[in-house]
Amino acid sequence: MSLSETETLSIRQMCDAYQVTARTLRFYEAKELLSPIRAGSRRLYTKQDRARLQLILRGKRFGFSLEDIRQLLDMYNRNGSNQAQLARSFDLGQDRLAQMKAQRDELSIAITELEVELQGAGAALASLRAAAE
Amino acid sequence: MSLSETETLSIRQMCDAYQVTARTLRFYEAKELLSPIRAGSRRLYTKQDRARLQLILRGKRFGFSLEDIRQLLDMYNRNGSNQAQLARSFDLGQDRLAQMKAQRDELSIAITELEVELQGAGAALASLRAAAE
DNA sequence: CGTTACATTTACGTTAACGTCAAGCACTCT
DNA sequence: AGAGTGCTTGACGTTAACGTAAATGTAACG
Repeated sequence: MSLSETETLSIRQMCDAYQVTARTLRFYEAKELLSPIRAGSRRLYTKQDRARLQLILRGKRFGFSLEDIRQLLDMYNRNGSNQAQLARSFDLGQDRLAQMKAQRDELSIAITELEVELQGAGAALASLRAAAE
Repeated sequence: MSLSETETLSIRQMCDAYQVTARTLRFYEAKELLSPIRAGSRRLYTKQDRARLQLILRGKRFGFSLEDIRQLLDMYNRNGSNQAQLARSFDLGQDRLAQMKAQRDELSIAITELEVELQGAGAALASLRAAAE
């Protein structure tokens, strides 16, 4: 049961489809990350809105702030964005990528250190327990 | 000009040495992450305090919350000579380690995805620039 | 002794990304 | 008509990790 090209979703359907709350969707709209159409007063999310939301959620997984994401969306949306804007977004991505790599490397080091630490603690525990017999 | 074993630092010296504000150091103390000795009312940071601060800052770089760090510090400080305490710290460390590995893996995935994305954007930029001649 | 330069505690302010009511339309079913 | 459900817009609450300001203390300098 996949979503058709033309089908539009209610806010609740969006919540179910993307595991976000209605508050979140309205919040993103207030922040101008989304702009669903209206049927009377109700929001209707088109295919484009769904694509944007997916990009937003992916951006969040990358650790971008919503403000960063708003700017990055211009990168995906290369319609109507001038070259300077696009270049800036590209740089933003490069910076973030470098940060992520650095963080990953530090994390790897920390993992190793913690493993060593735990090895020691584990051995200490084992000998304590052995002595307790 | 390195710091000797016995030398103790004022709060201002700590700020300069570790690039943190005095507010931060007092905040960490309030959160029981640090406990400098006093000379009258003034704080004096010993070598141990400096070691703890380094661990705190490293933890932060890894993206841990101060509360997480407080618990991790107890593990590095395996002074809790009683077995139950030690075992609890050990388990805590194991959990943390698992979290860190999961985080590292997610980060690796995100890095790859972002790299792909940037490759596309970079190519788009290049062709825009080529067309601009 | 006064001033300058830091130090202290206390307490309210800030930002991000939502959560959590509250009050009120608009339908639909009965 | 009444009840129920879902949606709407406010608007205040929350958490983390400090920032910032006010009022006060204290040590050294000249």
